[in-house]
Amino acid sequence: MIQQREERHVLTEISTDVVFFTVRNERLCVLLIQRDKEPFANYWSLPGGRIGREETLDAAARRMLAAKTGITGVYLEQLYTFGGIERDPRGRVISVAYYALVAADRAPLIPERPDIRWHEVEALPELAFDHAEIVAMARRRLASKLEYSTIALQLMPEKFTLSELQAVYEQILGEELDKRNFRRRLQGLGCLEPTDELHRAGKHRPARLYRIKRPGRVEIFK
Amino acid sequence: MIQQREERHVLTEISTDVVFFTVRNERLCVLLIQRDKEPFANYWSLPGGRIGREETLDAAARRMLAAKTGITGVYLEQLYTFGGIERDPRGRVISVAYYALVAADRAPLIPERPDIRWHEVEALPELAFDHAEIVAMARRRLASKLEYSTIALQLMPEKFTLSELQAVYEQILGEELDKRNFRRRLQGLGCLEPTDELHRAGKHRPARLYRIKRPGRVEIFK
DNA sequence: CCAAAAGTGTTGCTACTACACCCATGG
DNA sequence: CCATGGGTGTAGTAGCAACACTTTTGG
Repeated sequence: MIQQREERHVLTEISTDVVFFTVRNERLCVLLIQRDKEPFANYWSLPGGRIGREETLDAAARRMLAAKTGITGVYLEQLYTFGGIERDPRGRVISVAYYALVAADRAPLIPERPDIRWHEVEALPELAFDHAEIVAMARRRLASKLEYSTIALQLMPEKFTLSELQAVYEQILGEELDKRNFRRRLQGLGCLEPTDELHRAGKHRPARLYRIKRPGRVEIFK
Repeated sequence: MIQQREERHVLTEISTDVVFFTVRNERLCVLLIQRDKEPFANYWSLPGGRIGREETLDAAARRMLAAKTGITGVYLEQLYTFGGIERDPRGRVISVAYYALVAADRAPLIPERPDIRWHEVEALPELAFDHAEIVAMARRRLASKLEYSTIALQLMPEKFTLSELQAVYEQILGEELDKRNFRRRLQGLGCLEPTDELHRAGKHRPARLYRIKRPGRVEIFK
């Protein structure tokens, strides 16, 4: 059985791959896993694998994340299904791709697993299979969702400053934003709640910390 | 082999289902096929079927349409992949759903096939499997794409009046639009070209016919 | 007192909404 | 000449972009 999966297989297989985003020190990052087997040995790849016989697609995607990182309960959304005939040299594999978001404070490096790492999306290594294409599509989707939803809040820790949030937006959009316009817009959405805490971070005025009013909820507008 | 597919199968199968839209006499319609076998015998269903071993997903979806209607070269886009565990009572079937658009003048009824018919989306019969859910999602996607793309032009014949186009928008959005605002917006997109022909349709002023400047091209804006 | 980031308002422009009348034709 | 749908402009508004200075703190 194992033998058969290493060989070129005859049936069409179905798997899932997940683009797992976080923001680490103000950089958008993706979780990658270094392969230790052919094909693409030593290449980095997305977490993924076969979908179980009695498992929904979402559940499979979550299982991939939990298996590699232990992280659960994240925001997860189906991205696209990739069905290129030659995307896996072992045979036909159709992959239902997802993307997921997790707050930086829940996304530690795992020191004992140097083969599982967060990589800055601006400096990705060469990826296995068609995973570069999958990451590119996930980035576009995420960027376009910023415009009409509160999805970016899923990348924030429990408490954060507006400047930190702005940095996340800028990182995803790849452009700088005007501070006053940004703050007006975000505060106007009614999704943020100021706490009475301040964040002191250096020799300058401390920043107010905000909290998400309805954590876990992504609001769509317009 | 055929026997095996009629029985409850063990492996996960992968198929595609296509929501094929057109507009017939000012109503948004979907192509449905009446099943003649269990499960869901006599229910209406979407055109669909298994994906070939050496066939891309898009190609499979196009093949389904061509097989049932002979129509080719239509606008086609992947919608979502449905993987509910119990969506097919025969066993696990994951379906990559697509939607497609065709102009009314290319979408005739096939009189000798009463089991293949265009149905108004506002008056659908009960559908097999989870096909009602798939149609609902396709409608939402189509409606939201109207706002920021020229996708609706894919439903128009070669030449059409602005009033006909407006009727298509209203049908998809499910609301009435202001004539002057609509015309200003559409003409401002630069995708339409007035012809020098007029359409005479009754005892009133004839309407100018327009043509799509770049047929087959769907422009995204904003 | 200096450096550094936090915080705050106004103005112009653009894009959308709402709205009513004349035009060309067929019968 | 009447009924029918085709065709046109304007005024108000709301939301977005551009833009610079004051505040608070740590060193």
